[in-house]
Amino acid sequence: MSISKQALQRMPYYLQFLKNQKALGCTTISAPKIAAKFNFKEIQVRKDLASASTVNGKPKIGFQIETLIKDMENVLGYNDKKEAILVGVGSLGQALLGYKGFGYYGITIIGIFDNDPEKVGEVIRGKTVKSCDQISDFCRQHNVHLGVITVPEKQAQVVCDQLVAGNIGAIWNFAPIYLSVPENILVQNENMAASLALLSKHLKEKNM
Amino acid sequence: MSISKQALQRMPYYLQFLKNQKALGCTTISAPKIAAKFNFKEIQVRKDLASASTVNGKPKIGFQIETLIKDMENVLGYNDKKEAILVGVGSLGQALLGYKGFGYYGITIIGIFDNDPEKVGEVIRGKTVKSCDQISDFCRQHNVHLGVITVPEKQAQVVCDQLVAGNIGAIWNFAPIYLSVPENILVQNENMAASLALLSKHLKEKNM
DNA sequence: TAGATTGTTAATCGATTAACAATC
DNA sequence: TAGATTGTTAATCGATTAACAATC
Repeated sequence: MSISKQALQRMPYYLQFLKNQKALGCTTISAPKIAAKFNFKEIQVRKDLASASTVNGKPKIGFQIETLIKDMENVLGYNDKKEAILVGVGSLGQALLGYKGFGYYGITIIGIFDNDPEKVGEVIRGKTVKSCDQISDFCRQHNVHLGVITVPEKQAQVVCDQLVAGNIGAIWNFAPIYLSVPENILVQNENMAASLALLSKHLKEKNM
Repeated sequence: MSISKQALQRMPYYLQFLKNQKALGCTTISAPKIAAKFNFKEIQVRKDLASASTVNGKPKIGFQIETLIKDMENVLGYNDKKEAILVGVGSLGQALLGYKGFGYYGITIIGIFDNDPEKVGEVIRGKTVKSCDQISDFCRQHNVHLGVITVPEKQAQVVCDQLVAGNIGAIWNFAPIYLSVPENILVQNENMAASLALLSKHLKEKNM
């Protein structure tokens, strides 16, 4: 069954809860229980679970937590090993490098790059910073398909082009700018301005 | 006119482009031009502009860039001064503190907090780190309505509760966890797991 | 059996897109 | 005038929600 974009984005929350429940010793879980936890509608969770689970739920019982966890991890791609590179080892880039989450999501950062000549050669968390010139060669050689961009706004498009030249498949963009890419490449923007827009609007509506 | 959530999230991109165009000396802009830049549908941009602009566009010409910029900044709330606190001065928190964007978005960080006794008292970018015990008092005293959470997963809910106790209006959450809050408080999740889920799916579909 | 929870089918809702007349 | 771009009205699309029979 195909899973909607929105449903997919709710999965990590479900997964986290399932793991908690499993740790507490539970073996089964029902849609209404999950819905209560997150203040979602029961029917929404029911649909989401149905779309992720490989087996049918059992009326009155729900789903086996263990199987459901595996199914969700699969849907989310955590079991596919993905190699990535990170470009821009400023404060945000370094914060991300320290983020243990990557491994859990199946992502390994196998190369780090920066434009700043002073940073090239530096060793950060066991990895040597390479010059951005080498991005596309590196990507092709190591068959990297995911690129993380944490450079400043002005450099982002250039870096993006280098990744594209390296035959990258998807880009996770933290630079506050719109990136132009060929059609078949996905750019996922970690768009702080957009998030702030929603927060702002909320505060304004509450007259805060 | 009311603006949809999705449209609101596209505004920062438009705004950025408008400023660029203005810097290049342009005085007017049309929906088709913006659409071309971002590879959006013309009609979508047209609707978005109509929903943000205080004046009607002129057929064959479009909109005055200057007025449109002001209208969008208003819609996005960049002109409302908002004071915020940031909790968790680990690597991510510090990266955010160095983010010059805040000012532009109308946000001033007026207090920083951390649970780690070793960090309390430390001065980071001119601000002294306070203990988390003081969060709710501080928020009430200074009438803070926006809280940024950059603590590890395990501490996030406790911090969140302290913010709620301090009468916060909205929370920008970078911790990879779902936060339970009263109904009238907005939690905007900077949800890396969700973003990664979309990236993963894309790579999987391309067999990468 | 009775009741909780499931899956399915249909209705609603919001956002996007299409079609087109109005106008500078 | 001719053509580009606008605003408006209607159609489509995808996601959410409602209703309900099936079942453990």
